[in-house]
Amino acid sequence: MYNIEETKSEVKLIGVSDFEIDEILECGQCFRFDKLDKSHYRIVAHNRVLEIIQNGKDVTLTPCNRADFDNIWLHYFDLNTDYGIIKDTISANDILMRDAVEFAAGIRILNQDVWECIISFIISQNNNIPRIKRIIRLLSERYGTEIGGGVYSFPTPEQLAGATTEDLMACNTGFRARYIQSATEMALTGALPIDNFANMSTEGVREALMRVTGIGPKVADCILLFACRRHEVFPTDVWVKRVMARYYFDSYEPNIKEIHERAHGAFGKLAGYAQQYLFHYIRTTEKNQ
DNA sequence: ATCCAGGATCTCC
DNA sequence: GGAGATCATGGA
Repeated sequence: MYNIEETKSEVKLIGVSDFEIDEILECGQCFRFDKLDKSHYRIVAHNRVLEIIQNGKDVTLTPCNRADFDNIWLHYFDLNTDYGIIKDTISANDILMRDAVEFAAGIRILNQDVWECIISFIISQNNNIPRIKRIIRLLSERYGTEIGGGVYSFPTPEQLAGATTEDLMACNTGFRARYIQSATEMALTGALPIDNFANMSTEGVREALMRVTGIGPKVADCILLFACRRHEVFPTDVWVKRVMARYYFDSYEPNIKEIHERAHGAFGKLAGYAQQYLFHYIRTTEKNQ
């Protein structure tokens, strides 16, 4: 466990383990961050701007007071979870997972805002990460609230409600504009009961999410994993499909159902963590070929 | 230039 | 109900 040091405007975590800020942010689970320097990022999340600087096992959060750390960032970075045990469990008797976990041993699954995650992963479909980041920043600048230094919070459903299809297209959302409108309308009418997700079963939340036009099984699973703490779900995109087919299915193409059965058989309640190590491993090692 | 991007929907049969 | 085309946009 780490120690905490507080100053007027900073919180320092001394001796953090299983934590590499570059890997946490660049592994494809979130989109509102900017790299300022080596292991030095600016994050926008939960209506706050945070700079985070990592030096070995020491991590500085600024500006940050103890209350914000305890109430927000502790949970955002999932610091109460022991990733050493998770990595040992999922990589036992599994050569591929051992490689994936070793490749990026500092990944953590963030606990992101549900609404922002819904819109972000609607935007993510058939898109690339630099463009996803730009679209989300544009939406925030045009419809969010300034929270300091020219940085804008992610817009609430109420703030997005006034945006027409043309307005959203002007933020480069493309064919996803009407999907964003669908989610916004359902959030405002209560058809998408975000505030009640915590009391609902994983299947119940998935079904509710998939009633939104533009949310299918993969986007729903990303929201469940990255914002609803449902760490057993296994979002399966083209990369995960590829790596699972190659290593766990000998010479034939499995369908999504077979992949999920295999993942839950091998990783159980930890399937979501396994998915993130696998996704980052295959995508980064293969894309640069 | 053509393909591809953390997919989902629509349109056929 | 399942395969195939289509969807905006820009980076590679």
